[in-house]
Amino acid sequence: MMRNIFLGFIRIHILHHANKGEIFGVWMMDELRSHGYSISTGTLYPILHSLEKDGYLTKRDEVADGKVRKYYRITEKGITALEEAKKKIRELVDEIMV
Amino acid sequence: MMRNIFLGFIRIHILHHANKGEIFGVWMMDELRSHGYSISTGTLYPILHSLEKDGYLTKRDEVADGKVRKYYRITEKGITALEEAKKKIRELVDEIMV
DNA sequence: ATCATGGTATCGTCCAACGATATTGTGCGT
DNA sequence: ACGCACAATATCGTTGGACGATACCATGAT
Repeated sequence: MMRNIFLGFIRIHILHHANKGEIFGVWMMDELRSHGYSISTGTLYPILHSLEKDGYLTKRDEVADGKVRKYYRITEKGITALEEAKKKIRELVDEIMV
Repeated sequence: MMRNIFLGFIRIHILHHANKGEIFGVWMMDELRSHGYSISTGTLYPILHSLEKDGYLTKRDEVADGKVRKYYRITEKGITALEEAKKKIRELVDEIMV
């Protein structure tokens, strides 16, 4: 249930961080965990894949420290979606945070 | 995708309104629609059922205006969940709304 | 050339979302 | 008293996402 609610938050976090800079899977997992969102790779990677497939993120391979990493950054479409999400959050806050 | 993000918001809305007073299906649908969330009965009712089944809401039948309505209100468990969600929203806002 | 490591990918299962359609209970008109 | 129309709730079949667990891959070190 809580998970159900937080999955949206997780996607927003991802878009937000991919907007501020490049991200990759494991880093994002740690970041999310530090915010109290426990998520497994079996959940995160499919989310990244679908975000890329749908055009919200772009991927770039890089060998860093002897490991192949897939770096993601946001696209224009992703930015639009993020803005829309923020707008909805503002509305939500205005309504329920009284 | 957007839908995926907003489903959590919808659950929060439901808990919030069920906290302020009694709600029922169709009214909740209109309320959500007025906030820009389009949702069908095939989505809403199962959500209400599962929220009740899991103890976040309680149900009460009432005949109003010749129609049988199922009124829902929040439970203690639901209030706790709502508070937790609000806390997470605050954290999210603090992080991404800069 | 083997191994450990950091990182990514996917498999099987289970549950949720969805639009569409069916079902229910009630009051009203006749 | 009967059937009909209506508001509201419920459910069906399909499709898609979440999850933990497990497998996979590329590289550098020894």
